[in-house]
Amino acid sequence: MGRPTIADIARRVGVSKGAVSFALNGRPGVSEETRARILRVAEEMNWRPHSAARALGGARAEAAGLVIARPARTIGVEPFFAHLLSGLQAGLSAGAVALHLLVVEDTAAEIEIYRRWASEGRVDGFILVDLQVRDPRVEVLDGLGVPAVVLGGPGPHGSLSCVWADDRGAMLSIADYLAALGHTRIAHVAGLPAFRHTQRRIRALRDSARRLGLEEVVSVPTDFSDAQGAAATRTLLSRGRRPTAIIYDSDVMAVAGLGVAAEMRVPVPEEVSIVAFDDSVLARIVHPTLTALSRDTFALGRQVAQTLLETIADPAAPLNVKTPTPRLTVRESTSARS
Amino acid sequence: MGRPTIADIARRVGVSKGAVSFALNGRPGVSEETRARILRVAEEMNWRPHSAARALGGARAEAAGLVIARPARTIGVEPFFAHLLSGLQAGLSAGAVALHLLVVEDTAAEIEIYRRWASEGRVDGFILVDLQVRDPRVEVLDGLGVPAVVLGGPGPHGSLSCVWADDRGAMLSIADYLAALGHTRIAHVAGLPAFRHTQRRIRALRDSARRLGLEEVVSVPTDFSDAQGAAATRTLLSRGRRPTAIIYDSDVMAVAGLGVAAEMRVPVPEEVSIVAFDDSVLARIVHPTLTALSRDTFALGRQVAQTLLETIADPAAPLNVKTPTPRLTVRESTSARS
DNA sequence: TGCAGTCGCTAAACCGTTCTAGTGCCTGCG
DNA sequence: CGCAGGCACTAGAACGGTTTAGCGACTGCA
Repeated sequence: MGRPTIADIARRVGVSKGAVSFALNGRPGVSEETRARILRVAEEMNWRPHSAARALGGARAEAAGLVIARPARTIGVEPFFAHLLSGLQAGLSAGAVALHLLVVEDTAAEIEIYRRWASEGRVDGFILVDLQVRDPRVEVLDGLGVPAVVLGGPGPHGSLSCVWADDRGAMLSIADYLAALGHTRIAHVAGLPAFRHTQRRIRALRDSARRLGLEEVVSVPTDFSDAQGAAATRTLLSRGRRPTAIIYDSDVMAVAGLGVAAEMRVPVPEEVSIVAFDDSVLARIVHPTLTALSRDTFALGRQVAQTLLETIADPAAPLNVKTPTPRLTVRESTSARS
Repeated sequence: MGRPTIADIARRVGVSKGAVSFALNGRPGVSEETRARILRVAEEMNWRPHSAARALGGARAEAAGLVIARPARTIGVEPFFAHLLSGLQAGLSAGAVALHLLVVEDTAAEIEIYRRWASEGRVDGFILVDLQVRDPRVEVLDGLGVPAVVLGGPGPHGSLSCVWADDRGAMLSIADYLAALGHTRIAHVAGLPAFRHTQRRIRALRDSARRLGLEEVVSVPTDFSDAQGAAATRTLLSRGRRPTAIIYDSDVMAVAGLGVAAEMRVPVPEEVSIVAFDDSVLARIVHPTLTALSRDTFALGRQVAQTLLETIADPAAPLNVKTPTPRLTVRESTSARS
């Protein structure tokens, strides 16, 4: 005989399937004595619920869906993403919810997967990352009526919950700090311009320039890769009046930039200060160590997971959670302008 | 009305549920004309299969299970793991199979999840990583009779498939290279001694010492963290007769070691050569760039995924796949002994 | 005593699909 | 003509749970 079913238990205890179901799910309808007997037999037969059978009846899938439209290869490169994943795991584990993960080619495929998983009852909710300017996915998920959490800027995003960090405030604090050190020519090696947070950071820096009376600020878009980060740095440092400080939108790019500075014999931080918009082991293990914006990406992931669990529990009330504004961790790569 | 079911389609077309099922699954039993009619209506009603209902009938879950027993926080730190995950995704995507991922506290919890997911029909197979010396998980999965692929050393592992890299050969090649450069005192900052691959590497280095007549080799176990990598390096470089070359079991530790060398004013590679047992962006973006063993972890993950898909397709024939022995990519952190 | 309400349980429907055992019709062959 | 066999399809039973309607026995209250 294969795995035991509730029918087997029912037969053995001498009650009906219904009674067994009630007993195992801790709901009223059976006496405490019978319940105990059923539980003992279930334990004895090593019974476990069959998730598919449960799902058929409309129960939870006990899984959250995460679909990412990026080349699979880049995921490993980006510490941000790996940390986020860790945090998500930590948060979901608390509710014994698994993560159903799939990497696809493009947004169209991503949307198709949303439709499929939602209609198949494979997941209880979705996590949406890499929010773009005018993102079609928000509308689709909204229409699907499935719980979802958007990781991105301040809402509203239809009826979806969202978790966001104050990118703008963070960028302003970096600008303040650099200005206080006497820097007036600040460059910004930004990420993908299609992403909303990239736009917010660029705008915040531009606003700071006006507010602080900086001589020059410039944002260079990249694709977040170390290669483009290095290339952008090379261009910036080759200028006649080179910037005295560079802000990188990721730690990988910052480290790549550090490498370029060394290669071009531009001492850090004496000639150019470097700030990373993201902190990880990377920033701590290079020399000089990097001044970085310590977003706790792990905590962010955990928060997203938690928000999703809450949204699943009460889909009628979407949440809007702002995470603590990240703080600048000053290390060796920044100094007063000489 | 909720989502359309095959019963709805059947009613609309005027045939039985069985006929619809045959038509949608491309199997004989309906005329081409009827099949076309059914497909058209299904398309029109935007029908999608309900995975739970399918699974109930014993069909595939179209998902692979990966359970990891590590603190969730460490996963983001280890580029190896992130790359592996990318590769797995790439391989599984080819079969439109999702990855069901869960991070747990310890091996006991991990085994519990194997039992649960297997009996719930939640996944079609498992991927087993971090193989340990006398690993209890192999026996459990074997007993469960569920398809699984072990990522680890050469088998046999019961009736499970396995994919493995030639760690021994790789370590031998590193030793050969360093010996050819004139190094005779070689240190090895190893990983967790409980892992099989750690043991294999330690043994291979010791064997090399005998074979090549090296003066001294020493392996220092760590937990793979940058902190312990740095600490081990500090100890090694503080010795009276310090090693002239250090091999690190991961790139994170190698970079941490590089930092320690800089901090202690031990020039790399002039005074000490550094080799990382793993290659990633990290090795390329630090200064000096790191000589590293280029395991293509992404390809490894893809291979594991592919092997799992094959094992699921034919569970009776476990596979034993050896991946190409990794090659040493020589960069700036190694030189002839001065 | 009569009636309503609760308790503890049973029987059966239901979820959406797959699979099996027919059933009627047509065809080909001896 | 009689019959085997294939085709196209139907009816209905699984699959393993959840859920609902209902039923008899008991209790409480008027």
